[in-house]
Amino acid sequence: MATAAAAGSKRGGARGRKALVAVLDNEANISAGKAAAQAADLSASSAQKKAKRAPARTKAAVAASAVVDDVAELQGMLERLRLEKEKAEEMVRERDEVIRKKEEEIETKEKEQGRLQAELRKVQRAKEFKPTVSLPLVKSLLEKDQDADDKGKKKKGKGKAGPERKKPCPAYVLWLKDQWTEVKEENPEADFKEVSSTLGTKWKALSAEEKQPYEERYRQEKEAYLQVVGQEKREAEAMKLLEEQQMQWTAKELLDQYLKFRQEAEEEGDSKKGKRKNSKKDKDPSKPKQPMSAYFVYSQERRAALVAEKKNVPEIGKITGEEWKNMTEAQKAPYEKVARKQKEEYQKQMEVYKQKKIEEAASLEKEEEEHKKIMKQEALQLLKKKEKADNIIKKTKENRQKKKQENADPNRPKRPASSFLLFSKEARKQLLEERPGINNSSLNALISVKWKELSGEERQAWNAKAAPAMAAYKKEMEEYTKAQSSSD
DNA sequence: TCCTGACCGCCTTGGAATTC
DNA sequence: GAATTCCAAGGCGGTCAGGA
Repeated sequence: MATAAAAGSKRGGARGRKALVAVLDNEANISAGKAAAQAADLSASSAQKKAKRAPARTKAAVAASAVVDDVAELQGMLERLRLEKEKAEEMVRERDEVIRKKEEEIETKEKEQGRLQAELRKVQRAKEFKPTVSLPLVKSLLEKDQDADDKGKKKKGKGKAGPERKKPCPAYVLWLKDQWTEVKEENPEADFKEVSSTLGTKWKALSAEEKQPYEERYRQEKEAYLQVVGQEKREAEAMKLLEEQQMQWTAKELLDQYLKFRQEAEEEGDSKKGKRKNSKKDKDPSKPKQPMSAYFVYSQERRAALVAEKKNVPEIGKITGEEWKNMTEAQKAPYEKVARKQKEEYQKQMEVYKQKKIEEAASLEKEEEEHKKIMKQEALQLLKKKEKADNIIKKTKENRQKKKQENADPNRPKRPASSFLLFSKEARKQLLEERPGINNSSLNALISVKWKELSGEERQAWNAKAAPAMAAYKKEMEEYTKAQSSSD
């Protein structure tokens, strides 16, 4: 009885409580009934006994005495019953309290479960974050170029700069090429070492005038080469600049997307809504569908009849699977023929599809190439702008420096450290002890954070520390200005 | 609370596609 | 090349979210 009441849910608990009260009331009533019956029995027997004990007394006196005794006994009985009832009521109250506590416990647990489920949904959603931001085009192009260069290096060995970039041949090599065949024709038996040695001696013996055309050719080749390399270097620099710009944009976009995603996930988690969209892989709609197997052809044919027999999908699957297993090769043959035909058709369609894909890829590559050219152009323009801006900044700095040097006066009072600088000095010392090896920019950032975290009173204290020096500086400056104006 | 729409599971075999 | 995974068909019923 008590177990059933405690184990129930809210409704169950209430039902249990009612049942418990009813049972206890019933028990109390039974006890009261029993007591009354016992009282009646007792009163009857005692009257009989008393009648036997007092034969000398008058009948009236005996009766009166018996009634008094009965009343006293009944009162005692009633008192006991009252106490029992109170006890029973107390038990009911205790049970009620236990039930109430259990109900509260269940409610708390349900709330906690709900909260955990919402958390779980949020975490699951966070796993699904798929940014749509693609790698900056410039970067991907640079990486492709890098790959191509690496492949080129692998194929052609170390030191080769690339397929189209050939280092200029020195004058001697140019001359050597001219002379090699000649020497070889003169000495067909001579091996590589011998020919080289002969030509080396000959080269040393050549006059400056004889070497001059080769030197000139080398100079021209070298110039052209340096021009190409310089242009490539410049383009690379420009592309890097553009890449940095694009990377910044991408990072920002990515952050925006992630924040938006997080917000949506939080909202969904809170409102118990989880999207299941896009769970399937993105399929190419133009891709031909896979052909049906022989079994599928059969299954499809059988379906109509089985559906008419009111069979559901899983049942149909089981039945057709079983039937297929028991069929002979001859029985399967027509379905296999259909499947073969479908497969052939599929293969034909796939051929067309694959060809289409190849063409698309080629077209994409062409497009990419054009885009690359545009990018290069844009990058160069960007580089020009940057150089212009850098030049302006450089000149401004130089001018300022020049002016400063011109105006520099050793007698001018030096501005004292501000409250922040005083704080910074101390904080720096402390932070360096706490985090040895920390870089300066991080350190400065930390100092700034610490400064901002200071309370009004703390900041006041630092201001007070800086104040005397600042007052002195102001005074000195006033005097200095006066002196300056009088000298002018 | 009801309605609607989207999505998924059910179940099978065998071949294609992909991964290791 | 072996192992694994995915996909093809059918339609009903269940679940869930969002809106009225």
